[in-house]
Amino acid sequence: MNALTGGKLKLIQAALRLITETRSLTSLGLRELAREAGLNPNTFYRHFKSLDEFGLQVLGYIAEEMKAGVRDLRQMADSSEQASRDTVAFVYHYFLANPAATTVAVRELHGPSPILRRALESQLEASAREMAEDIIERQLVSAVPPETIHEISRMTIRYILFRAMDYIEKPAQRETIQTETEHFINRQFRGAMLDHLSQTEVERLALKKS
Amino acid sequence: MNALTGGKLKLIQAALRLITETRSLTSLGLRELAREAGLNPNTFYRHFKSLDEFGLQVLGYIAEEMKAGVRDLRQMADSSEQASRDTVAFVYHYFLANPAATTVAVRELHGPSPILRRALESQLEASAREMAEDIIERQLVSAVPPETIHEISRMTIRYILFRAMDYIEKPAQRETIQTETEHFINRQFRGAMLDHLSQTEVERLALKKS
DNA sequence: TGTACATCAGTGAACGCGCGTTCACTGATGTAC
DNA sequence: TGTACATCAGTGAACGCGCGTTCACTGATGTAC
Repeated sequence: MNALTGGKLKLIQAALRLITETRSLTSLGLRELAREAGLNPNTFYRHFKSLDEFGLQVLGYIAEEMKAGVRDLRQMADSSEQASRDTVAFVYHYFLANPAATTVAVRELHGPSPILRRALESQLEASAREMAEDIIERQLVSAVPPETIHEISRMTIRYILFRAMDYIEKPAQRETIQTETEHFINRQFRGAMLDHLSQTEVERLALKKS
Repeated sequence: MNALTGGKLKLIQAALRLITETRSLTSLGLRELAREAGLNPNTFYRHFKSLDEFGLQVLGYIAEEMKAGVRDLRQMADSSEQASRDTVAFVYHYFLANPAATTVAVRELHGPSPILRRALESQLEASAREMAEDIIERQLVSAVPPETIHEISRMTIRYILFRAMDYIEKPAQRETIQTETEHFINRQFRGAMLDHLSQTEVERLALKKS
């Protein structure tokens, strides 16, 4: 699947290794990468024209990794009924298994390089679209219009990505993060079901049933 | 209010100037700062022991700026009835007026320096607590338990901070961002009002009223 | 099947440059008596 | 009010170091005929 030859792959993997420990993609140096990869600094130029191009390739590499993850997720989701709970658990486990990729994504999404930012944004957008279409197809929240489902999906993807950082770094909080994420998603969709009601109408409903 | 003397202030302001244009706090160099501030590189050591300490001081400077903003916000909110809409507009305008501070906050919250990360986290936590207590005091959503209000406030603060970056950078999207933020907040609270209901009960409500 | 040539990953030495840091010094402001 | 001393922001020169980049070279693999 990854048609990457020796040295190139070595450099990309070196980057992922270095990033996990308090670094960001943009801050990595050419010599540093070569050192970590066990190669001559020069070899870098055999594979990449510049550090910017390198960054994009790393992102591409991560994107492929993530796509595989999403594919697995789809398979699993089909065989399950209580979609949201299981999906959340699965996604966080996936991020936990790919800490470097997760860190890169979070850091560079608002990082200093506009090129990397754009690239990541469009990838998140794609994931959100996939999520939304999946929800629509399976009619999980039929009372909410498609455009709103897309909007909520976008929010959710971002929310999960950022929480994933804490999930990785703070094992003690993992359960809490999972629960809060479920709350987040449920409340968004439930709230959206009531979009057409006025504030007072909603309050009446809430009180009547409590 | 800011008891900062000449050179020190100059260096901090130089940092804010440099950061806005595709840089992050952690990536700034000592000589670069001195150059931008119009000072000898050496002068840096008269005010800061290290670049790490400098970063913390910049954060402190920003924190003071933000506190003043929150104070203004409180004053305004008291004189207004339709809290959420006006508050959102005000907050984004505030971020727009302080782009450098906003950028620093967003970049370093998930950035490479653990020290800065902790500092920012606890400041966001404080803001969220303030927001939650304000909502509770003014009984804006009395049907939702306090702990849930705190949880939603934390989510909202983070959501707004990240969207603020887009708000600053993409003028064409400002209206959309404001609207989506209002949706976000309303849906969270409305959804939370239905926390105690089952999925089927909620669906029944939504259909009945549509 | 053998020969000639091109391509390509990788090497090692050398370059100029900007970096963080140290040193000894200046000149202004504050403080003690 | 004047004098002596301490404190403090700021300067300029110099250091060693790691950086990105360039050059000429090697040796293995692929390709043409």
